[in-house]
Amino acid sequence: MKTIREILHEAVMRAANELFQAALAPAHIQIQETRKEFEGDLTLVVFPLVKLAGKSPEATGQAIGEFLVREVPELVSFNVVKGFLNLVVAPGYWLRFLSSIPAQGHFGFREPGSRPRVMVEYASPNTNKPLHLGHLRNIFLGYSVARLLEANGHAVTRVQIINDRGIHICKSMLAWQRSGKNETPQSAGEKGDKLVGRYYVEFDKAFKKEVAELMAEGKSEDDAKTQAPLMLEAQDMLRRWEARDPEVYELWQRMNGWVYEGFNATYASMGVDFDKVYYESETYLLGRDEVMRGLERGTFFRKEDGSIWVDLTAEGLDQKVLLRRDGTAMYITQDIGTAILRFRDFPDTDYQIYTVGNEQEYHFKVLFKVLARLGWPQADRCYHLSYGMVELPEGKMKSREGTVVDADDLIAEMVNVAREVAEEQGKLETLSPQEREAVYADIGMSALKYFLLRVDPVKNMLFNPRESIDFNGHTGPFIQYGYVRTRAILRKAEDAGLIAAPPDTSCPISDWERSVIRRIHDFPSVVEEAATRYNPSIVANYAYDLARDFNAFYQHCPILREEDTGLRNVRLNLVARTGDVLRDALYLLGIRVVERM
RNA sequence: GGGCCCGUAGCUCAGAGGAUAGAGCAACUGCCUUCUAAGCAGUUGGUCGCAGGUUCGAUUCCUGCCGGGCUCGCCA
Repeated sequence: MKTIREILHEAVMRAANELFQAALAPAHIQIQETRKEFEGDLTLVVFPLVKLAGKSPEATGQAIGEFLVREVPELVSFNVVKGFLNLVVAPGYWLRFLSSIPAQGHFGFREPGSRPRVMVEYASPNTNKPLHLGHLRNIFLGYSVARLLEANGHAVTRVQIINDRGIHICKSMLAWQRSGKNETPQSAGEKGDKLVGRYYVEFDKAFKKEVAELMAEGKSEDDAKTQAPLMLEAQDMLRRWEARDPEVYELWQRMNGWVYEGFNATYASMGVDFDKVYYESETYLLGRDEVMRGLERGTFFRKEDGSIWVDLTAEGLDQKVLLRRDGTAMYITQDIGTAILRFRDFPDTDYQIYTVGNEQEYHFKVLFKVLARLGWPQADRCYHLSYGMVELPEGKMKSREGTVVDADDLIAEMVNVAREVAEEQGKLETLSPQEREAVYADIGMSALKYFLLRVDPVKNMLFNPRESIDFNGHTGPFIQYGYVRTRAILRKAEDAGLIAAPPDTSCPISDWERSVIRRIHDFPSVVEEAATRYNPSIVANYAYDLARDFNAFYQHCPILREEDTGLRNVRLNLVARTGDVLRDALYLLGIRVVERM
């Protein structure tokens, strides 16, 4: 079924042709929603057409309005206010549209796999730090974008990259060796990622103490940091790791294993997953080989000290190191290797999307240019999906100052609030304790996900612990509540034997029904826009608008109690389709709906 | 200093060339013996950072300032 906008667009072209003998460019035709203080559904802005028409805005609007109402059966009337032509769409059109939505499947989603494969990377954790609030924004964003791309017809590969090698990992290992007394997550009763993270912090404390002592002996800060015995030991451990020293390597595997168990538990509670996990320990050598190949071909150059560089000054960037003077790999080296490994693993990938914070924008500019210099045609189909930081009322999160908001703690807190609110209301008594817990978890997660996804990704955002766990107003639970209402009504309708037949398209409807149907009508274009702009906040805000329109309708229009069978039938259809769209919109945000709350 | 991004109501955020700039929170009013009140209806609250420019029309585009963030490490 054609959308009303498509129908109008076409008709306005014809109108201009017949009335003014003018051919319109798409930019001439501006159709927007009618503001609620005027009568109408859609409004044509006539100013761009005034010159072509050679008439005043009012006369132009009048002429086009008469033409449209005469020629377009979907329109019933029009009015012109200043340069705005307000058009009233026939209720029958909205009802035909409503009945055209299939009860099965996903309205507004494209055929799966009808578009090329896209790889989406999100969650690039280090194994020495537990996941925190910043990771939550990253992961929810990437996961939602992956679902949006699927809904828009793409095949999607979800990947995670784990930074499991480097000096920082050695620090945790070293601290554990020195004071861990063979402690394990089991013996300590602690999640593995938390345990390893604790030793990382411990190293940092001991290291700072050493630095302070050395400085007290008169050394400069820089000297103290490079000469501190703990640092030298950590560096030695990294060298032994690279040489595959069995003792070091085994400990590394063991401790990383603990971390992965911890991460996986967090991912499970977040309701996210991955198709493939990449480890930097498996890609840094490939990256190093690739840099050496570039050196041989003269793409890169070597400085006197032995380090290898790329000169990007011609592209407005700087000279960048790609390999240290001692030949070891750095961050960008392993990123080069990871990218190439992915090109090889998934040769059918059209686009590769890196979900990484905006503090790494420069890094990715460099990375993509280096890949291009190396001759990889996929380089210009790599995209850095950059997002802003999550700030706290006190400012930036700083692990050293203990202001990091831990992901597990936050999730637990959101679920607790959900439990408290629900128990206070006592609406879930018919459910078993297990079912109730599942509802609390889904509601708590919906609050958290919605909070982080409703903001435009490019913007920094504020996380205020007090206000952010509100479950009223513009929140995930509000939208869940709208969905739950649709489910409750449909359950009761079924119990009462009121099976909805297709709506009678001649049934008169009020503004309450009309605004909900109009909103549903917008859903496909919202999905497409959100997918092409990699922006879940568009869907998040849409879902809120739909839930709000539905609540207003719900409050003002009886459904099961409506005695007119035809109207009740229309309303039941409307309830069912609203529920479907709310469910699908939340799905695109990675949010699971609940049936009761 | 160079580069990128952000400045909209007391707070958190929508709006991306069009009409009198919108929500939520906070504050204040009403509405549950009636399909779930995590809701609905309403009141209060704005120099869209500042100054120019383009345009019939600018919060939206351009330029310059001001304020904030990030970045320009042989850290990751």
